[in-house]
Amino acid sequence: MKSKPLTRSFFSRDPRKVARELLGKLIVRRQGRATLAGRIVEVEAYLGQNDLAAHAAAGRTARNQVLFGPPGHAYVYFIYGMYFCLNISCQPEGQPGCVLIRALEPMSGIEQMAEARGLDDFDFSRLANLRRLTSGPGRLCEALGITRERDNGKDLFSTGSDLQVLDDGYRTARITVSPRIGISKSAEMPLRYVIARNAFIS
DNA sequence: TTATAGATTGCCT
DNA sequence: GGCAATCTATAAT
Repeated sequence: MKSKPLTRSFFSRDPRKVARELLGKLIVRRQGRATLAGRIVEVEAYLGQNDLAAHAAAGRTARNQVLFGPPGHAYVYFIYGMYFCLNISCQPEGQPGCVLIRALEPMSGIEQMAEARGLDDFDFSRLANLRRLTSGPGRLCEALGITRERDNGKDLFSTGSDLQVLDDGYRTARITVSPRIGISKSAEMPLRYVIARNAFIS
């Protein structure tokens, strides 16, 4: 099956539904001549006012305005003084919500990803080394060159966007749901979705 | 104006 | 398993 973009209406829904269905889709980054791509294997849903871990919980601010905008836009924020995290906005305009992309299985552009991660001396036929490229929200942003300056607010559906989500027909056999990682508020909510037993989960 | 926690990672013991 | 690195949004003064 030929890869095709998702529709904007795919993202104009409850983040929990979007998160579950994003598993197995491809994140594609166009980087000059190179095309970097990875399959989504781990995501988390972030909701609105009832989700205290969500950036949107305290209402609209300068930082989180993308979450309140139209669906299908990149929300990129800076965390711990050194990493970026990639989210995709969900819900119709005016309603907050997003899905955090937490881990990818590298599909193409391994060399470029390795260079961006500063790991270009490794043997990537070894799974443990391949995992270091995109297994984690900070890692995958570094591998794909995703930054707040370059990508925050970007419309993934604008023509010729250098950041896209494609469906290549892959179907996940089984999905595991669990609490989200690294948060303290609303920590018990089961909003983390992974492809069961996938080797690239963070 | 100052303080602090944070949707992480990598290196140390 | 523990913790430092390093910046900033937001809370507290």
